[in-house]
Amino acid sequence: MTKEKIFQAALRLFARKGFEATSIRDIALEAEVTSSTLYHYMKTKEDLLVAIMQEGLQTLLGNAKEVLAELEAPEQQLAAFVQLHVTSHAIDKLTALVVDTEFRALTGNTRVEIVRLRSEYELLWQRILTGGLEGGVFTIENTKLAVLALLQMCTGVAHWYSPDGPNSLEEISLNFSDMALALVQAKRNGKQLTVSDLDLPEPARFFMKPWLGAAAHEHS
Amino acid sequence: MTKEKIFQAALRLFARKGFEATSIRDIALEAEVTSSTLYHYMKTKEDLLVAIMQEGLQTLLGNAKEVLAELEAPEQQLAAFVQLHVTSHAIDKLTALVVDTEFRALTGNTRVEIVRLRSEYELLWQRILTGGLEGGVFTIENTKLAVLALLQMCTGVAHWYSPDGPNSLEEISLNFSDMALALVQAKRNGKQLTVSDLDLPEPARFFMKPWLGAAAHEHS
DNA sequence: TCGAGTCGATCGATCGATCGATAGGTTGCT
DNA sequence: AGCAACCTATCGATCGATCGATCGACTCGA
Repeated sequence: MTKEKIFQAALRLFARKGFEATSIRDIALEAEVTSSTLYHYMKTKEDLLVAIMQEGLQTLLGNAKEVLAELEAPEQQLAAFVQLHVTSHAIDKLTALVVDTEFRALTGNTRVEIVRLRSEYELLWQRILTGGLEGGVFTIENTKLAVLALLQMCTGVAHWYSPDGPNSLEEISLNFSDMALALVQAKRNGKQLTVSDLDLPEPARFFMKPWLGAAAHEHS
Repeated sequence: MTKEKIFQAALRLFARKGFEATSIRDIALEAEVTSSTLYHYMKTKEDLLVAIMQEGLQTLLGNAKEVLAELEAPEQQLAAFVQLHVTSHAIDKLTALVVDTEFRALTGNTRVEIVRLRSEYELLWQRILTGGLEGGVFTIENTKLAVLALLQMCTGVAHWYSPDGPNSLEEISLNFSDMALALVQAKRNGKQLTVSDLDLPEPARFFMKPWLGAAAHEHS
């Protein structure tokens, strides 16, 4: 379908060159249509960006909420959140990059809407850390700063992950979970917890719904 | 001086709107000169970007090397690196943002040069972690992944830090050092180390050389 | 008098967006 | 069945605006 082709083309180009550096004609060429045809499916170039970002954030948020519904222990929730975030950002690298780097290009109400989605997601992390802190499982001086640190560290995966790299996604995902548990000093009986102590349902990204760019990943 | 005014204007606009979204005329307007005058001081728009990125990375790299020359213990080096990186990225937020987000806009040889600087900096972190691992002070499964995680987590500060925020730069810097030490599970006599155990020379950012945007920070 | 600094005017290229035209498919009326 | 009306998808041509960059001319202190 033409519409999907246009969205995928825009996604690739926005991720590779950035929103501002990508012209309408670039997208049209990549999607194999004329630039006029684009305007049959969208109103403005920014609409394409908004659609990509909303799709990405809403999927992530939805999956995150499912994780919270399935797991109760804060250390389990944290590990699963890290795995979800890391896995999403690796599998759907393109969407993740656009969401994380092209926020600037948004204007008006959509900007507000995207901020709202991101804040809602951050709040879930905040609650996990607060839960672990109150339960005495985590040791954190400042939950707000810890959330920012954890999110940033997991988000970064989208910038360097490659399926051809030295580490498999499985390894990276587990490794990042362990680093996150270490960062918040997750302990049980005075002993540092690792992800293998948590017997998470196999594997945590079981929860992941299909995801805009995931399809592109399979087909490429 | 006009040249400095132009660079500061470009820095502000690149950081706020991004390189591609910033026009020559935008910079000229912000610097209070005509667009023709810009070309008396530079050859292309990209030259401005390159100058900003080189200045930023070289300063950071220079300061990092001084830290390594002054401190020997890996746990001290790590804490000082985190403080240096966090403090730089907070004080000179604009340069840090440009360095971290506008790499895409570079072309040709300059791109290679910037990659080289960044790799050199990453290598210093890598060596610190390897040192701490061999000394039995750190517990890390994968140093490469840990470096990426730590760097990303510290770099993120530039995206949200504000001098008017709830946490002082001092607090943030110390807090991030502690989180980094926790992430690598830095221990002495089986006890988790915090930055206050390390008696670092007061304060670690003493090592910081003046820095392009730092001047702008003072004057604003 | 000469070079550094600045300007207004302007270049060709490209930008995001719109236009009217057209081909093909579907619907609805007779 | 036949035909008119409408709809969707696409196109080439083109709009005014803006892009990065260049040019020659002017100013003014050394």
